[in-house]
Amino acid sequence: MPTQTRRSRFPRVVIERESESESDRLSEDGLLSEDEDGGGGGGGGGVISPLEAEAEADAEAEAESESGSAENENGRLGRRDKQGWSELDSWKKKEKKKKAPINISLKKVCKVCKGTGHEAGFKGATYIDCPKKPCFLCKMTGHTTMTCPHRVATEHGVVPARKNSRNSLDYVFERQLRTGIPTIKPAFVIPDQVDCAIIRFHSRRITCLEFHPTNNHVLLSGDKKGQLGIWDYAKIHEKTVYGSIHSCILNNMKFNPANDGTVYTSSSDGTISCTDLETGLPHLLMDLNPDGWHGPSNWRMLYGLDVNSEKGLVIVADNFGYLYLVDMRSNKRTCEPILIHRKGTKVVGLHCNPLQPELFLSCGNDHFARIWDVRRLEAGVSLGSMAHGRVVNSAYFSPFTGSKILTTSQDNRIRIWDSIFADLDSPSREIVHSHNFNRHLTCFRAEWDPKDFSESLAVIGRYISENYNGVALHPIDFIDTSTGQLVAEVRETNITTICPVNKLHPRDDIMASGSSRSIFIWRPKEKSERVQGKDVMKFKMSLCGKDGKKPKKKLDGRSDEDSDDYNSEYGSDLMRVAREFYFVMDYWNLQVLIWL
DNA sequence: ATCCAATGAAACC
DNA sequence: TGGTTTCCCTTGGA
Repeated sequence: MPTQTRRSRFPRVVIERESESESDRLSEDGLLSEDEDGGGGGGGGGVISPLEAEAEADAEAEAESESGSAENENGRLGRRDKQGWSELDSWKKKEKKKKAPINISLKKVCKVCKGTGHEAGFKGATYIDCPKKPCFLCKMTGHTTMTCPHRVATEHGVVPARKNSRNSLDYVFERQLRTGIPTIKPAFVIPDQVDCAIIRFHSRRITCLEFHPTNNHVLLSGDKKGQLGIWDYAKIHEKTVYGSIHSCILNNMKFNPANDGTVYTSSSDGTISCTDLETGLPHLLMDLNPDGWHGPSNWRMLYGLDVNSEKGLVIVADNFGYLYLVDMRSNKRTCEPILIHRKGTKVVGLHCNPLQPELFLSCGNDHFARIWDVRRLEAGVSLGSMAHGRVVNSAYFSPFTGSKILTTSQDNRIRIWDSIFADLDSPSREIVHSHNFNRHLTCFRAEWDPKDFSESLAVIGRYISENYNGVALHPIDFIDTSTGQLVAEVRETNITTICPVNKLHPRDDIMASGSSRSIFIWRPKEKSERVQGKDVMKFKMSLCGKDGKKPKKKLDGRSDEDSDDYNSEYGSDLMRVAREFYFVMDYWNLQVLIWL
């Protein structure tokens, strides 16, 4: 069996190619073999336009004369009819074959360090590190990811506290506040199987996800374009995208605790909006750039956002280190902006303490996470300061007691402070985990499981890939933060892209993942409503007809009448996949649903 | 197949 | 402090 590369699967779901013409699609990659091509017909035969062909031919000719083996191309290119094209094609193929050996004779050059004698990159589905660079996982020198001590089979490294950071206050706290918390951890329920998904729901990558606080099946998603998606994943095809709320990246969102029909969003366009989910109409709370664009040094963007329901405050922070408080009722700022991180640096995350909402956490690009009291805000005077090796992507209080802190930093470490009252100088634990920064990905954020009373389970996507039976996949990791152990790595053969955004449902055993422009809903295997059998992973897809036409290829075990039903029901194409696995393509909306 | 661009932090001067 | 360059397992589209 040939090795699977990371891209060998999804591109065959041609639906995604929005601007492509049918002829391009059909001719690509042998998707249709000769015997299936009966209905193609007419002018659809040509793939490249004469103009392109000419340019290509010229380029070829040039290459030819350089390599000194040119032979009367004029005769071949003089004609512009079909036969000419096919001749040209076969001629090109021959040339390709001829040229191939030249490349093989080239010296091995590492694309990472440009050195010779070794090569970095994918060998099949396994990535080979450049030995001259620090380990891609733990950032230490002297070894590569392959031999990193933090990557022992399915476990990640954990660095225990450098010293015992617990003091007497800590124990008092344990006695008084944590009495109701079970000491024995429940068995974690891991949502590990894809239940349904929307492929290419958004037009840009997903930046954040949020479950509706009362409606169990509704998921909100924000993207890099500033759009807000609403999806009822129980009624799979009930979905909306609101496009006119923000003009660029929607960084964070939070439901209005006083009215769960509205949601607050912060964006890099410098505004906070309160959007009605029914109408999609945004209400502008704050605009930091009322005078428009005056260069990047003046343009203010809003990142961190949270809501203090007790005080009726929306707290947001910008890319210059400032915090803003907005009253939810009057929609007015309650005070002047306060500098809470190093001036000129981005504050990416804010989180209010679940028990004492006047306390909140901030984190940002100055490599710090800090605790603040909203009643006593003063620039530079925080209640606690937690240093990190790199930018801090997120900092969250634990969901029930709010006494633990979980942070994700770009130094590839997750840090846990077991008590906010203890010494914050060093974390209780550091867990080495691959969640590297990459400008093209949404930043990874480790998040608590909101249902875990023991406050130990956290979820975070993994950057680095692993070779799973010849396919490079990036699992979503479930980590027991009390031990640093990897509890589960969740993956699906057909999701070959990184899943930086993951949200666990506040009540159900469900996880939502945002990967690139798509959203996936996971459930535990035994609870999954639509899936039975183990071989779903090995499903095979086959292309069907479009625009109401009968499928070109007969569908497995399904009659043509059935497929017509599907076509009329969804007004769309159908892709039949083995067992109960279907792709439904919607050419009108250029969106696809998968359900199991 | 192969190339390109989008675009963010940090190192370097 | 500020402009410039580099980066290191991306993704999707041309």
